[in-house]
Amino acid sequence: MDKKQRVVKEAAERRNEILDVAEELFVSKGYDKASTNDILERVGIARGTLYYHFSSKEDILNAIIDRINSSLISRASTIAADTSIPVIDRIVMTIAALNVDTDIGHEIIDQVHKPQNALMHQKMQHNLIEGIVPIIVRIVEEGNEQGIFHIKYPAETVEMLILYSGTVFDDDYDESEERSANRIKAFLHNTELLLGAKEGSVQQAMSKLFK
Amino acid sequence: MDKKQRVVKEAAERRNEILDVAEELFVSKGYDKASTNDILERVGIARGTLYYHFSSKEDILNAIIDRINSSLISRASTIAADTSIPVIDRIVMTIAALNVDTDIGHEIIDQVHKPQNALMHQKMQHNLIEGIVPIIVRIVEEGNEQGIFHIKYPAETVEMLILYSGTVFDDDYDESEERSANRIKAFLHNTELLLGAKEGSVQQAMSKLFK
DNA sequence: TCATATCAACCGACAACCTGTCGGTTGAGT
DNA sequence: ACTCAACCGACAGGTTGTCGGTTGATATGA
Repeated sequence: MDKKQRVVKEAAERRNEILDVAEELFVSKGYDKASTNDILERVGIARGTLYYHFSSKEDILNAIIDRINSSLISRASTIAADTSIPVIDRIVMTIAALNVDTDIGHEIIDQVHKPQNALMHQKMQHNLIEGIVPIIVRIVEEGNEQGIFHIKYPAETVEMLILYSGTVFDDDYDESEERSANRIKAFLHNTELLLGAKEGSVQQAMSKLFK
Repeated sequence: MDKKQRVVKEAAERRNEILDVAEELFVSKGYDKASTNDILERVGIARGTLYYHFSSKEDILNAIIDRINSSLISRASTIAADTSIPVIDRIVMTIAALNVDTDIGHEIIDQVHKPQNALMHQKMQHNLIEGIVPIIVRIVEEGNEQGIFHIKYPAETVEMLILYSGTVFDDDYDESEERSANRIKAFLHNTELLLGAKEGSVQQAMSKLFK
């Protein structure tokens, strides 16, 4: 009785509906385990409709990643552009924006780091690094000019930091509270070393922001 | 005429046959695209036989990764244990053993870094880091005692280095020759910073080994 | 030495999924 | 009354994992 009620919507709206549901499912069950049938059922559309809007399951995954990443990058850009914030603080804030819980999507990122969705994780990371590194490099070079950093290979170094920051803020499985805190301390310390910043300067910015 | 010749082998032998073929296929076609039927056909066994030896396709993947990783770790351990080699050289050699072409398996590692086999890549990396970090940490602490390193958070720092070394030696897609060389220079420079080693000392060890 | 029992290794049909295709339908806007 | 974007669902062809049954090397024992 409650079946086959055909509902027509604008393409953009339907696309987003599908992405919302798919994101939920990919994240909770993993990309492989979540079937297109699951998606169809939850959205309440037929097989043909799904493939009218997307060319393949992987196409859906890519669209989801684009969506999340452009949201992250746009947030990061906003922070990075605010030259009223001191350089060190700005870097900390920008990196934090990528990793720490935020209004939307923090659950997503948490979940994505699980072993199941390796493909999603890798694609996000690659895509994200490409977008974020240039933004942070610009801040770092600003710091170089101001004489508070002394860094020889900005792009490579930033890449290294971003890459590791992803690992640091994964409070994945096991891992004691103490161990996790240690990783953060080590990360901040090493960031100072790599940027050639004054000892304690990054730690200070960090604790100023999260007290 | 050349069909259904039933051949019986010892379990261990059959297992390895399957792993050899599966490794070949997973690497060349990617884990998802390579079907169990492909494996059956090439090994020349029936479906039931495959599932007699392995409980699932993913089980096969895990077995392959174990095989590769324990080979890598054993090679690394051998180098790490040779205290006649100076500390810096030993670290460079150990890390090189994980990344640079070696007798067996260099093609595998190259291929594994492709977008297709994300699962395999992630599993290998996680598994490998867990095994290799303690080995290198021990060398680093030796360096600390000898006063040639000054490092506060050995485990975390080594983890960071290993993680990035994987990226550096991926001569993945595009990427100019010059850019790639730059990444290596940056990596060596940053390694010195993080370990608190004398400037140029790591570079020197590197060029000594690969001249 | 020859029958017989056992069991590790093997077989292949089959169930229950999966993704992507395609010809056809619907109805809102012109 | 026409057009076409959005939608439908049956279907082809592929996938993984299961299961009852077979085979033959080796052990047993008469």
